Amino acid sequence: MPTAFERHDHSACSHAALVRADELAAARGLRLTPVRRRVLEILLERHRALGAYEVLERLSAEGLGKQPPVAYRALDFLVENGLAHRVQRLNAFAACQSDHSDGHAPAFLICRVCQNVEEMDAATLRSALGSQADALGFEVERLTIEALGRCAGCAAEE
Amino acid sequence: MPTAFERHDHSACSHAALVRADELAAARGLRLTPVRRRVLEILLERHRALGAYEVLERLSAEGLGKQPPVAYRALDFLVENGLAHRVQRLNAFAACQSDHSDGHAPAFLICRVCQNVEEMDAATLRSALGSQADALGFEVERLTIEALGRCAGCAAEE
DNA sequence: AATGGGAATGTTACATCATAACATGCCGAC
DNA sequence: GTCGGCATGTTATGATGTAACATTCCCATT
Repeated sequence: MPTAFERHDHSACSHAALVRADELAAARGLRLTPVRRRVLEILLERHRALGAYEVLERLSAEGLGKQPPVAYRALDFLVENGLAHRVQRLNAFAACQSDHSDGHAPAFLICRVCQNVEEMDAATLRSALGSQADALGFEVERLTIEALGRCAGCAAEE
Repeated sequence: MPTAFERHDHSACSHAALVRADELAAARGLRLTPVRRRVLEILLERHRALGAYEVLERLSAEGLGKQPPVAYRALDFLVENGLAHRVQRLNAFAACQSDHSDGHAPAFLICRVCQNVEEMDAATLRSALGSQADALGFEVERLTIEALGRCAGCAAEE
């Protein structure tokens, strides 16, 4: 799979993610309603993270809802079900682009130039941090790992 | 040094951090003005992270400023100079409690019960993530690692 | 087909977090 | 003593996020 930073056939990413979403919904009996599905599609259009209000603008333009809770509820649904992630550093949301079947614990690479966000597997990091925390008696429930920097393409251009 | 989660003589933490701050200011010619120093003291009172507006309330009560920019400016100053950290997950700020002399890259352990925040060394994690990112051509500039969970003390009580 | 219950959505109103922009004051270098 | 740079004061607004309650939709049961 190409990274978010490379030129690639993005419709393939997007399509694959939607298929996974439909499968997940079927498997777990989730209701992937029109608003929720549309929000996922919007997030999938690019590898950028979108703010809730950016998503809302899009929804609003399409007559799917005008108030913040509409966007936040759909986004929360997607995040809870692993179909999207919240990027803390940006107060924004990105579609999940990994093809995990189980729960996964990604680290995010955020390019400060092109703003694309890449998901990287962080299983190793997670377990390393977990044991370090263990030693202090701390039980990790949720882990956020976000790197801000510059991707190869943007570095080449500068 | 005790962790943030243990009972300890906190005045020692606080005092040590202030001494380090004064030394740093002297060494780098920084201006640790009354507002800035007071904000640092306020953050140092506990191991909790404080929101900018919580800090502002305190400042305001002491006649040191009533408007948000006062708090944000002081906090930004402290963060830029490594005397405090921003905790993304909480939109809040915590005094730096490590005795680093150089720049350091901490990971944060945030107890969702008592809300204390502990700084853990993340040099190893950072370099592991760095090489994983390198392989993708990504150059990491800033890294955020935050674990939300439960500390030993709070786990024992529940 | 009626109906009742749970989930999703619509809507209002507000809470919380953050910054732009410009005015004023402080202080040391010259 | 005045000029320049930094810190602070102040106004106003922008950006992000949520509580609370009304309404609608859908489907399982009757």
